[in-house]
Amino acid sequence: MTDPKETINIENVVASTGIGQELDLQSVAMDLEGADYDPEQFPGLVYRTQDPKSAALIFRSGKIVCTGAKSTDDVHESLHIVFDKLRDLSIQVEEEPEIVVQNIVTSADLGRQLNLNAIAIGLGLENIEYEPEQFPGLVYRLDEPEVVALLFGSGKLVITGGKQPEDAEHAVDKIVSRLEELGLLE
Amino acid sequence: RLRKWQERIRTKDAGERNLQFALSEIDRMASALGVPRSVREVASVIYRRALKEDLIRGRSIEGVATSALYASCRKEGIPRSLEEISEVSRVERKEIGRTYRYISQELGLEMKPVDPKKYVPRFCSELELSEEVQSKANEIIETTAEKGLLSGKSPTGYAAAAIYAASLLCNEKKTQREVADVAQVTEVTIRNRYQEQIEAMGIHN
DNA sequence: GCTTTAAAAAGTAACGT
DNA sequence: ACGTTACTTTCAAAAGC
Repeated sequence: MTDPKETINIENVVASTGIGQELDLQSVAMDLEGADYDPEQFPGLVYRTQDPKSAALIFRSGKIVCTGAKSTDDVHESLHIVFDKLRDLSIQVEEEPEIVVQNIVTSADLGRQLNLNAIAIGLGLENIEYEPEQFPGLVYRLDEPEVVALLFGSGKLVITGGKQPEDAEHAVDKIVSRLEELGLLE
Repeated sequence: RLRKWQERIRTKDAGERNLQFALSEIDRMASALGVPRSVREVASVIYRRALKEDLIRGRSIEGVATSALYASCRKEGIPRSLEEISEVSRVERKEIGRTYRYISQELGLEMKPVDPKKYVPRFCSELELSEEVQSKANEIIETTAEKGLLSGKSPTGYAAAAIYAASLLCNEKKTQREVADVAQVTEVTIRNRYQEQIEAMGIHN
């Protein structure tokens, strides 16, 4: 049988950083092609990179949030593209701004169908949220690592809230062993 | 001092008025839904607990009152869907759902997922279907749920499909539209659940 | 609490044809 | 009865209401 850990796939990485300089978003919006800026709707300017594909939110303070990257390397690459674009606009950008990964969204497959009703009882109703009338996934919050897992009847799951790729692996390990000791896997 | 005293009375009165309003709203909605008095009483207890635990801060009184009623119906074994609840509340479905999940977690209500069979008697009686159809629908739900088909599916859609299937098997056919209307789901959902259920039951028809 | 961004999971819903 | 699009849930950061 396939180790569920091998099925883990990073779907989205969110990171924040800052260029250490305040920005006039109105002028950045004018000079930066493809920039979406509507301060009435949201204070951040939206800039999308094509390769790697991502969306950056640029703020007046110079702080930047990048989402949509498929790996931590991609999120760095995307942000460097944004840094260079800003430099092209003669904006001073620190040489190597600190980039902090804030959230990693992962998907995985346990390889077996899950009886979510039994799992809800087994894990303890006070530890989970399962409202199939509102959402098909069972929400399971782990303490270590501190992540949130969404379990589905198909055996597939989503893990979010982690800051390191290893968090997802540890989470999958814990979930698998929890379900195994409850006799709810296979 | 007099000002403080007056303010205390004012807040006490306001709190009293809010509680009275919440309880009258629970009563009004419960009447509209036609649920027994026990359900209103449990809902009132849940609301008072939410009030005591200060869970209403940042939320509307109506939202918490409606969610308390939704939780109460489920606890008493006569669930109403969020769709049905929202029809008698001025709070929208999405808000009722999220408020319910919040108070349920905070108060440790430990709500079990709704058993689709709980919807069978009411839906069948609205459709004027016989006891035989009800039994058959319950059997279909029981059997297919054991085979794992229920995971992640909405209880109303699941019950609706089983009722539709049972009505066919018992020669008391109701159309997907008729069943969909009483269960407040789409025909598409009934079709999808129905196909899975009859396949799992090994029914050819 | 809200606003915006991205992404997966699976179910449900609302369109158009 | 299809197909497409879109909404539900989870997460985090940003600035400001």
